[in-house]
Amino acid sequence: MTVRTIATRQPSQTGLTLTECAVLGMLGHLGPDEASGYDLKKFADASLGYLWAPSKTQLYAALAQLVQAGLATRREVPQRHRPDKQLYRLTERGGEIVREWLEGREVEADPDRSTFMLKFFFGRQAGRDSLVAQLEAFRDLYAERLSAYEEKAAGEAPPTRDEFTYLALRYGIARARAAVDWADGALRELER
Amino acid sequence: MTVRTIATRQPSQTGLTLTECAVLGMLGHLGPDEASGYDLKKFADASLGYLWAPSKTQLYAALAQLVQAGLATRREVPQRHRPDKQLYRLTERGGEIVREWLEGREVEADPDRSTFMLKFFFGRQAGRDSLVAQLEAFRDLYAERLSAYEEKAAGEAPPTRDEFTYLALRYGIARARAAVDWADGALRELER
DNA sequence: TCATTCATGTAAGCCGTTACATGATTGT
DNA sequence: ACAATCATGTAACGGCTTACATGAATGA
Repeated sequence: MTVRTIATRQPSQTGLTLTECAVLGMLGHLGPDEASGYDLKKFADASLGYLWAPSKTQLYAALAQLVQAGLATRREVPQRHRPDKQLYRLTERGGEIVREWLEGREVEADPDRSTFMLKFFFGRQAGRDSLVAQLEAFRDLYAERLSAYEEKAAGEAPPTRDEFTYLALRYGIARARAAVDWADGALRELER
Repeated sequence: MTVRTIATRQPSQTGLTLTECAVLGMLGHLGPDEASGYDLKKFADASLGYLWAPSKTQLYAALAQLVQAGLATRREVPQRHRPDKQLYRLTERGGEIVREWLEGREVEADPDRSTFMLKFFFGRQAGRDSLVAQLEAFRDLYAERLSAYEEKAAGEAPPTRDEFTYLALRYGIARARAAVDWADGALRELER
């Protein structure tokens, strides 16, 4: 089972979905460079994946939407030994909208939804050993994630790179560490 | 904008959606007591809301589904001064399935998705002041949440209550505290 | 020879939300 | 007088996912 986070309603007053905003954000992040949907997917997976992981279907749909809204331009590039591709770039209006989104003041806390924790909540109804085993697996998963994030962070320390990007990664690290620490404590309590 | 966490695919091999499993879990949690959809919604909001918050539409649909699958029974209770209601109770098979779900070994880490963090990631493209202001709002939101959770935990400390329920709440507390601490650190770094 | 990369999409379906519908009773 | 509680649902719609479709080039 997979759990993911999705967004409903428009971020800010832009009338765009979160996916569209995120794609806009990526195009802005790349500056004046053009990118294909394929490129953007790779960028997202490599750098944003822990925060937001669009399916390609969604990405391509968002790009089409942005072009239609006049926030990005599409340029077809025929290729000989590769499939033709579409390259996208922000329009001026697109850049404005990104800033509008980023500066929108409404901050909402993300929900603390968790599939494992939902099961855990009902733990009383099941065998204690089974829950302890799952808790150990949970701990290990977050420990793995933690070290993956830390490795990533080692190569991104400012002022080398973008400080916001770096801080966002630090947030991921903070959450993963909190999960590991909590699990360690919970295991001690359950094994008493 | 709202962000929530949803589940795709079936938890374990039960063929049930996460919502259905959760409803099954609630019915089991209540033991031999019967409950109406209305009751379950109230229970969920009061005790599970931070982990999983179904809409009533969803709840009623899940209940119908469970009855059809033979995992719960429905009993109509006519009322004089209130609308009639349906009371639900787990069947034996239902109880088995809950345990099967709860003991299912596949633990997956929840994604670190976050709407605010997604914006924050792209912060370089916007005015620094705006991001700092949002970061402060983020901090305050989680500080509020943290104290709400702590208050809740004060009334739930074991051995008074269910230890799993209590530990799940402690996880919420750990996450909220991690968010506050991270935000404090990030604010210091950005204001340098 | 087989998997991966490049490159873009369509179709179907699940899960979830809000808005709408109804209507007596109880508390402020 | 007004809001909230009790109580259950239907309808419409949004956003996301996976499976399917195509097909050459490159490297192990």
